[in-house]
Amino acid sequence: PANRKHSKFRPDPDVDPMFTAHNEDYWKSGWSRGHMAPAGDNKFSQEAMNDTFLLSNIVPQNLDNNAGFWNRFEMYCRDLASRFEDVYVLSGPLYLPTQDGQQKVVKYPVIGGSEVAVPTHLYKVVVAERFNTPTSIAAFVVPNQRIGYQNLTDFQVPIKDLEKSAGFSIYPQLDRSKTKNLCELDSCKLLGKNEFELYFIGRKLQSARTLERAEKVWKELEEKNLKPDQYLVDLYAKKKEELSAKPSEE
DNA sequence: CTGTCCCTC
DNA sequence: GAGGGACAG
Repeated sequence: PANRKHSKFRPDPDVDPMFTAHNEDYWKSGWSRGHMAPAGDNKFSQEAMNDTFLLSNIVPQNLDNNAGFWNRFEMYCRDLASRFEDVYVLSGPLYLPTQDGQQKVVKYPVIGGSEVAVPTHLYKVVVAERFNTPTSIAAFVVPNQRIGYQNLTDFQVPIKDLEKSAGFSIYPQLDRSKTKNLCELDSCKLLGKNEFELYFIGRKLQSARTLERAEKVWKELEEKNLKPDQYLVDLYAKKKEELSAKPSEE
């Protein structure tokens, strides 16, 4: 499977140099580089994953949002793909107006020499299809800031509202009168705090190269008062054996 | 999983 | 510069 450690963020060579973003724009900007098409959706091919790191697929995103709520949102979409025949996900940035005295204004920061626009919100439209059931669809608009463990449905909006905000039609060929609300069919429930933290502690354990690192990751459990499941207990035991057997592998 | 930062080559 | 590991949510 593809590994994101082999991918690098880089300007998209197909974008005119006059318009492309650069990595330097993000450095010390206070904003992280957030994928629209997720790297994790492209593990089937290193080349495909590398393409998701092109800066044309990236927007300045709040780091906590990126690693937290948005991350869990993307995990939910991947999980949908295992339970439905076909899943389509459309993601992108929004620059929404805010009230400023008597009038509304659109205001957003720009970062770096390229003046990369920082979106106020991000959207996702999720379409899920399964044989013998109506196509289900839902749209979400999420502020580009730390969200925490709120419900995904808190951010659901009518498709029409999103179309108006975004300025284009979404799946215009789809007869919307024949579709269902995805969140009524499938709950739209994201991973909870415990399951989520256990998940990425598992990922860190797997990537640990030294016994010290593995032990340190394991201590995160106690510090956060998390109870490991059997999978994690077994993984830690296996990792400890593996890493103590050969302390310095060349 | 999502990232940043820093070190070595 | 490129690649890799440590680190954090």
